[in-house]
Amino acid sequence: MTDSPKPTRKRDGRLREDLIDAGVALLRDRGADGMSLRECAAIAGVSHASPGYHFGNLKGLKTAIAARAFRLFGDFMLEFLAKAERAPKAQILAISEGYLAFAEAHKELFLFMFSGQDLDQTDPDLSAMSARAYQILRDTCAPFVKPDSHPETVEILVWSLVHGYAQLMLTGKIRKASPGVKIPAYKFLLDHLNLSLQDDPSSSS
Amino acid sequence: MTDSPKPTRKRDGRLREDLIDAGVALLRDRGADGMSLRECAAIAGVSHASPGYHFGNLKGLKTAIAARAFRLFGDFMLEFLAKAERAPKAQILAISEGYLAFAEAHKELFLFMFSGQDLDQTDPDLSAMSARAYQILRDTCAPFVKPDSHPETVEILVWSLVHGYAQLMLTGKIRKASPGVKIPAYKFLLDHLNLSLQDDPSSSS
DNA sequence: CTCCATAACTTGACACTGTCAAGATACGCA
DNA sequence: TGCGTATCTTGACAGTGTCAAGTTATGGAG
Repeated sequence: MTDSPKPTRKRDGRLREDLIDAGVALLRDRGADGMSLRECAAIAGVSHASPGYHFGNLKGLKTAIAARAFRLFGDFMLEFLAKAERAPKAQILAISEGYLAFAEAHKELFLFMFSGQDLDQTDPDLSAMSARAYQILRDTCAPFVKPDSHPETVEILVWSLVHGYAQLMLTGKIRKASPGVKIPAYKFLLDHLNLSLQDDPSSSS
Repeated sequence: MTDSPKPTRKRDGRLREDLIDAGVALLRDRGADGMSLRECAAIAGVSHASPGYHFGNLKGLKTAIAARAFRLFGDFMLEFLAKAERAPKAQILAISEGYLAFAEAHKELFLFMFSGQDLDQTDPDLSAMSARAYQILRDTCAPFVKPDSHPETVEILVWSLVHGYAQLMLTGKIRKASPGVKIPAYKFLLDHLNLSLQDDPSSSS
C-alpha cells in the first residue's frame, strides 16, 4: 500500500523531482521572483518546510532547476546534431538550431539559466550539466580551430552569435524599432561569419 | 511659477534619487534578490514605506534603476564614439568598446538590465533610455546596410556578437574549460564578421 | 498675517516569505 | 520484535511588500 490516509513517507525519492516540477511550473507562469519554497511545497502537497529539507534553501532549489535546464538544453543540441549531416558547417548550424529551439520552447528556463541568478556553482549536478553543454559546442567547433590559435576563438564567435541572437529575440529588444519586419533567419547571420575549416585554403582574414 | 506645483518638502525631489542610489548600492553588493524597499529606505534614512510612495512598488524601483542603467549605458557608447575616428568600421568598434567597457565597469547594472527582470516596460523613462541606446546602434550600423536588405540584419549581427561576448565574459561560461587562456580581444572577433559598406564592391555574400 | 489644501512622509497592520529547531512517523534491518 | 535513520510535519521568528490611515510642513489664497 503506497498510499495511506495519513500521508507520510509515501513518496520515497520521488518528491524531490516533484518539487523541481513545481518550481519549473512556478517559474513558467510567475517568473523567477514568483517562485517560493512554500508554494512549491503546496503544489507538491507537502508541508511548507519539506523543500528546505531536500534542497537546503531557496538557492538549492534554484540550482536544481538550473541543472535540469542545462540537461534539457544539452539534449536539444544533441538531438539536432543527430538529425543533421556530418559536414562540420552543417553541425554548427545544427547545434545553433538546437540552441534556438530550446530557447523558444523553454523561454523561462533559458532566461533563468543565463540571468545571473544566485546559484550554487559548486553543485555537482549543475556543473556537470553545464560542462556537458559547453563540451558539445567545443566538439562541434573543433574542425574550425586553426592549429596556431586557441579553440576559444571559434567557440566565442559561434556561441556569442547564437546566444546574443536568442537573448535579443526573447527579450524583444530587436523588433522594437520596426515591429513589422521579420527577423532574418539565423542561418543568414551565420553565413556572415568567416568560418573556415582547419585545412581550408580559402581563409585569408 | 518657480518650477512646478510639485516639489514641496524638506528633501525636495532629492529623495527619489537617493533611493535609486541606495537600490544600485544594494544591487552591487547583494545582487538583485538582496534589494528591498525597506533596506533602501533605511539607507536613505526614511521610513520603511517611503519608497512605496515614490515608486508604487518594488517593480517601480527596479524600473527606475534600469532606466538609469540604460542612460549610463548609452553615455558610454556615445563617449567612445566621440573619441573614435569617423570611419564606419572604427565607429562600429567604438560602440562595441563602449558596450564592453560599460559591462565591465557596471557588471551588476549590465546583468540586471538584460536578465529578464520584471520591469514596467510602459515607463516613459525606461522606454526612452532603452530606445536611445538602440538608436545609437542603428545609426552606427547604417553605413553597412545594403539597399535591398533590412537594417536589422547588420544590427543583429553586431549587437549579438558584442552582447553575447559581454554576457559570456561576465558569467564566466567561456573560461571554464581552460582557465589560463586569455580571452581574445573583441576586435579579433569583429574582424571575422563579413561587414561591408553599402557601396563597397568587395561584398560577395 | 491666518488658514488650509495637499504633497511628502510616518505609523501601523497584514499576509506572505525563508529558515531553523524540534517533534512525529514509517521503513529497512538486525 | 525493536531500533536507527531518513523523511516529513509543526511551530516559531525575523524579514519582506503593500496597503490604509495618520501626521507634518510648505506654498499659496484670503
